Amino acid sequence: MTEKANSREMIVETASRLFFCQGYAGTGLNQIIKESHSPKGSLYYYFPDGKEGLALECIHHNNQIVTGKIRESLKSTDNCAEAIQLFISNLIKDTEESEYKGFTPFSFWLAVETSSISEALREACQSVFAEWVSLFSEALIREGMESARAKDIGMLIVSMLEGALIIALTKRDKEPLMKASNYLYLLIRH
Amino acid sequence: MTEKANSREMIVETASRLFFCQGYAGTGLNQIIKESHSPKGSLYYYFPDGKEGLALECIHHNNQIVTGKIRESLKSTDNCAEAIQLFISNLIKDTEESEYKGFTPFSFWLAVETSSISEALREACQSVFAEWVSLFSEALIREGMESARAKDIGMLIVSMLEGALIIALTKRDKEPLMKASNYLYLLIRH
DNA sequence: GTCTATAAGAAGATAGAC
DNA sequence: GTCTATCTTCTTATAGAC
Repeated sequence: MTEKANSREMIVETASRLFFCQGYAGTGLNQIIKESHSPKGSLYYYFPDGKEGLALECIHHNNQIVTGKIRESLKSTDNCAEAIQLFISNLIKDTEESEYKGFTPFSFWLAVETSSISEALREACQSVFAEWVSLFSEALIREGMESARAKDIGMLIVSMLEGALIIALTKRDKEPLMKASNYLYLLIRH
Repeated sequence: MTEKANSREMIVETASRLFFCQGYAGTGLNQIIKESHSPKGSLYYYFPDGKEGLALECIHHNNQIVTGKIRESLKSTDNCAEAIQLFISNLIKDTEESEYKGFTPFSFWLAVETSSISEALREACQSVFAEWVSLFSEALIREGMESARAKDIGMLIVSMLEGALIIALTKRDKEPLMKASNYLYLLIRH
């Protein structure tokens, strides 16, 4: 796993970092092959569909990371409100460690950007949001919340965090995420 | 006003639409001059700093529109909760009319994108968010809400709407904005 | 002030050697 | 499978005619 698929894996990891920091249009293939120390031939060998195919894989790769983090937080305690606070506190840690450069996996403004470029990318991003909402909603249902309300709150959690993250990255300040954490805690407990 | 500054005005309006739909990196100056029917010479005559200077003006221009809409909603009634519902219902109307293409002036994911490109653009975007938060907070304070809580809720309103808009544009569905509207109404009333 | 032609470089993509 | 050289197109920006 560390030796075999080195080239392909390096390309996906480097491309993911760059796409989620600089955006799809703002990231060139030349920069990806340069920073991943891979030749352009390899990129087109592994991703015959070029930039769009690579971006699809990066969106999927990023989603694996985020859903992993959400599941981990939800598993750590029976109390959903506390689990979500834990998730946000890890999100804040990631954001600070990236020095507010945008490579917090949950930061997904790329979804709107790519929606204006490619229908395939738009659909992939749509599924990602839907999965995040589901993970939160289902945890709330397991905790006994009524189904329709749980779905609403799942959507609110993702909306609130996505928006707070955008402002936090722009301000380079965790404050919007802290406030979102407090509000969501009260919303879920009541 | 309709004849004199035709060229400059057309450039700013066209560029704003394209920047906020396709992003900063995703919009070329060639596309702007083509769609605004202005020659490239005029663009560099009015904006000697090129793309960055033009984008700064577009951010400012867009902010004038958004703050105008926020103020208008807040003036229409003494009840803040109702005013915000009205603002969101207009936001939904704008979003639907743009066919979810992203040119809803409040959609501001460009803030994160440009933050990784230019410090000047990042600071401009930061001020825009701060002004939106202030407008809501100050209205809540005028209505009698305690100052610290009003500031928190102002930030929550902008975070929630920004995030809900991102998901709505990706899904091409107003549902996230509707849910945000309902919950913000309850949040502000209580 | 308005407009065109063009420079200089980077973009995505491809062909073909090894 | 890996790598390089190259094609076409598009980018930002400038020079200079009118």
